[in-house]
Amino acid sequence: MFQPVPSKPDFVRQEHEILDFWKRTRAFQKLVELRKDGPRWSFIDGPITANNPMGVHHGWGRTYKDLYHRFWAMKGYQTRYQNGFDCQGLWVEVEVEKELGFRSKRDIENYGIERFVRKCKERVLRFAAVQTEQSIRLGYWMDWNDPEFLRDLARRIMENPQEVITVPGPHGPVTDTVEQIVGRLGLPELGGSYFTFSNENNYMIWTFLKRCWERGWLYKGTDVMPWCPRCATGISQHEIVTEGYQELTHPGVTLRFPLRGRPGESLLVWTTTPWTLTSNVAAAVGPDLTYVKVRQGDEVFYLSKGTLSILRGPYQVLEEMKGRALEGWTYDGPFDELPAQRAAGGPEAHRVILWDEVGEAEGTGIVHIAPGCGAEDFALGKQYGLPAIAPLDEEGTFVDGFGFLTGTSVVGSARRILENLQEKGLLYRVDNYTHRYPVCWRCGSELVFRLVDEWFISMDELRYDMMDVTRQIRWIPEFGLERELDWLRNMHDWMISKKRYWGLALPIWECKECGHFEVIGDEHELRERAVAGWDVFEGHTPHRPWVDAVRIACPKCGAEVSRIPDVGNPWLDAGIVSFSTLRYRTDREYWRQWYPADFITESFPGQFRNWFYSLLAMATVLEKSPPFKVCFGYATLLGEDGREMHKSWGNMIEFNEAADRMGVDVMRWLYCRQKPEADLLFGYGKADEVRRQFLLPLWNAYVFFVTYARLDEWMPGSAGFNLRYNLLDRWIRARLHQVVAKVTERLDDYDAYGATLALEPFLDDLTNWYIRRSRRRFWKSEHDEDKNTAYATLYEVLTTLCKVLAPFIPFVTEAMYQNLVRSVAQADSLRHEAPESVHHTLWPQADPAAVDEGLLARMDLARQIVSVGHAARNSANIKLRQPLARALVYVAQAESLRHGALEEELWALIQDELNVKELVQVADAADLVTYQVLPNNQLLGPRFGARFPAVRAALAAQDPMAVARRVRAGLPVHLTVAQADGLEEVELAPEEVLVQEKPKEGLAVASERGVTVAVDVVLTPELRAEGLAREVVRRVQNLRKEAGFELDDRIVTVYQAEGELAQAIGAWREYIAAETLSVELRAGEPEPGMATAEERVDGHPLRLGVRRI
RNA sequence: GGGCCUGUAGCUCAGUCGGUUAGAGCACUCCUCUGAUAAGGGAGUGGUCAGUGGUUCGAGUCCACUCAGGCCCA
Repeated sequence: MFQPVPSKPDFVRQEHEILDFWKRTRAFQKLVELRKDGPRWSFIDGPITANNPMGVHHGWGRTYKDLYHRFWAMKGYQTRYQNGFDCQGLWVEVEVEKELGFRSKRDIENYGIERFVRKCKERVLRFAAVQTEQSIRLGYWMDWNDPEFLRDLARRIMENPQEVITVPGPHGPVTDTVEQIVGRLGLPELGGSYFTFSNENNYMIWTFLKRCWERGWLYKGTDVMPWCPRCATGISQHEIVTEGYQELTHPGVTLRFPLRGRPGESLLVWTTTPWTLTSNVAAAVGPDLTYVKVRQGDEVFYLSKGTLSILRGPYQVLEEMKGRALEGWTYDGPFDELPAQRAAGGPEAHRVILWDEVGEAEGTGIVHIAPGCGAEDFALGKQYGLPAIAPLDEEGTFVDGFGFLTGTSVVGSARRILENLQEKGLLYRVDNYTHRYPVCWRCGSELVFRLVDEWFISMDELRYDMMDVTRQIRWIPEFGLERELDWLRNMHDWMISKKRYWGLALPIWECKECGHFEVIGDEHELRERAVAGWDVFEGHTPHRPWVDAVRIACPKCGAEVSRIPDVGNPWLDAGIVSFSTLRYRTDREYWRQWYPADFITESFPGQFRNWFYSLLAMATVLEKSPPFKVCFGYATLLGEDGREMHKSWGNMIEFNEAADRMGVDVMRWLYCRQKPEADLLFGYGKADEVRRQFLLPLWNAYVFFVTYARLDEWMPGSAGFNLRYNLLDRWIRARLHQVVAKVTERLDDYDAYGATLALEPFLDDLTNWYIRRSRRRFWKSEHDEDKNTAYATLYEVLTTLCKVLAPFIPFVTEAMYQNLVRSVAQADSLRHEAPESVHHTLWPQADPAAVDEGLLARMDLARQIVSVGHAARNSANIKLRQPLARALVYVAQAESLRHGALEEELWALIQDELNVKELVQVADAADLVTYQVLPNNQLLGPRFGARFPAVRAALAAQDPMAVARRVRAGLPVHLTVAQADGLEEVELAPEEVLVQEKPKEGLAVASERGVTVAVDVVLTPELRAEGLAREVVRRVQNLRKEAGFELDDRIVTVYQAEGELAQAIGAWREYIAAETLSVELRAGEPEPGMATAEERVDGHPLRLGVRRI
């Protein structure tokens, strides 16, 4: 028999119980085993950065990932279930620096790179453990490592990385040093999540980079890069992203560049970065912009005409000229006294150059050019052969040759520079200027621009191949394709180097003697090529500092060559995973089976230029093929107030807190019911809505079923009755199979949202129509064919719904399944049909034969009639409990035709629902309604075209009643239409005219979409008595409930009432007794110990007493 | 400055192929139902479909432009 079910469930506690159940029964491992011979569905996980606990925004994506894994598994597919952790790169370094209280790279070097790198590994392992636990809590079924195992490795890697340990693996124990076990995580012999710091991941990137080098795409470039002075590293174009810009206020400095050979005359130049003035080389003007020569006091200035408002005080325009007229003029720079300026030849170079990009939106129309301090400046300097002066070292300190600035930081240098300019008399004015300025995306420091050597992959050829590959992929939503192509069209060469410590060791060995460089393709090649330092490196993972020890011989000059100290861009790490995790280097057959991924998904802001991009780049280089077939993107998770979540704004919700306050089924449904391309507003209000409108009704339907099935000891397949589906049964089964088909179709198309749009109305139909209308079938005392059919139908619906919902809300469906299916399937004969977990079951097949479209349409009409009938009753202010004599129903012809005639059973249902003694369908609603005739635009529009408005007007002028009669009788309508070119005789076919009814003014009539219902509001004494009797029943029922009686308790009821009420009770005695399970119903004083109530029924006092027998 | 997306009720959002009177949830007001329901049902209040112009017999829907917001790029 079914187990009793609490009507007020604690979903969160239940989720924890289910987690225990899954763990205890090894439910996930069993699923993998069950599907091991199935067809393959390949998923590649976009790695989550294992650097902090995961947030509720991760929950969104992980819900999709789990949903589709479960769906395909239920369809019989095997999948790889491999989660990924992103491990290397600046973001981890920054957090470790914070942990250790470091402020600069020098602190790291003093601490020791070796220990620092281990600290980074330790942090990653620690947070991988945390994220693993959180993911499990979400119900995300993956091949997870034991979090305690990861924590143990984290401890050991700090204590003694060379300790030899033995750990269990899927194919037997593995013995190695702690460092190497960590380096082998996620590989076939250890299983579990992949970690991008793994040996395989790193060496696979080496292979990729070597391929790029062989094709001549890898190069060292000198460029001016955005640079973070705190992190002391360049920031690539990929990284200056959403949070890469901030609104900042800087001094907007206007200053004089005195012109040589023109005494008293100066260019007016404007900048927001005073420190770059130290390295000024030229001044640029727009060739076609109009410039003016103005006198102010005894000075003469040049600036563009459109920026004259920058001048302070009166001025006189002396002359106008085009920018090209200024070309070649020479001037004295603001810092020509600095040795660095002189050494670089700055003073000799100072002149006016032309640049098309100069505008007048800000400044003076004359742009100060410092090729060592800005990317565009650098390009321009190259074009004009100007020297580039680089004033800053890695940490943003002025280098030698910059006088009073040397040895000081660029941060906060503006004040000293402005003072210096003031002393020299060059400063014209200073204003606050607010603009979007790039900042370091990890530490928030303002970026500067530095002239540096970095390593790049050229996009010249690659971008077009990548675009071809991109077009072969299905992007959901579709605009993803355009986004990705747009990025590919515009992106610069890919900067892959970073002057840091923790990350991919770029496999580039550059000869200091002759400048030649070699790229090493893997660990085997390195061993062969090594001429020194292999013994130092051997046994270590390919990270700094160990790999730095290895030297090779320069093939060009024979010199001993070291690796460049740079580490790699972290998107290399994530981009290689469609090769590294699929054994590309070691088991090509396996790789072929699983590549490309059928599906990937990530939040799309950002990923077009990051993970999607790097996956595409690497697959294009290595195989020139798409690494994934479908890319599903979703938007951004915001707080419920529509703003980004921030701790300081009070709208932040931690994952763990959300999980244990909302419950993760609620969270998961909330995620799935979101249109993915729209930002998700996440919060407790919305969660409560989901709980109340979806999860609770689902649970209530289940509670209802179990409650009565237990009373009746009903079991599936039991009873020995035939099934005879009544109308409601056939209807709900039609709906069920319709919905199963729809959900299957939507999930096949990776449209979880579309699936929820089908499921939510179905649940509503089930609870608010099928169950509500079927209640009496479960209540009645006979155990007959009809009752059995009702149970069987509801059982089929609930168990099927369980399966269809299982991928979305895996916990509550498991709880339901265990009770509905497992608890009654202990007999061996049923075992094979009842796997141990709902997640082991196969996806239900929709039965097209069950989907009776006609019935669905007729039920819609019936429900509409009910709805209109309710509205009619409502307008007369008559309670539904009060029976009425009759209702008149009129259904317009068009509606009847569309739906078909309603069967007797349906009319009975409507009659019962409206609580009327008689239901009369009227053929002519003339007494109920007035008519309105309208042209059928869809037919007449195309027929008459531009002549249509006149036809419409002519029709409107007719007597609606007369037209309606003709149309109703199937006769054409003749019109005389006044067109611009004279009168036109027109004949309209009946179907070309639409007849609508509107209820006549007055009480108790309502009308909607062709359906009109009128109710007879005259109350006879008999009807009144029946209404009162029903009131009494309800009061007794309430009393039973308050007294805590069981559903099937028999009772004794006594009452005290007078007059009309007493008569009504007398007249309806048997009815009241039967409804309330009263074996005795009599007038009298309540006995001592009875539960009692004092009521007023329609103004009459009523005293009740009840007791169990 | 360029690309992509969005703009519909107080809030959050649906709205199919251009076609009759633009819908839902939340919130608010009133009513109602209830032995599955901490629920449910009905009614009411609430709309310049961002704006302008165009195409069309007909535009929330298609086109152009403008405005506002978001994302991406410069």
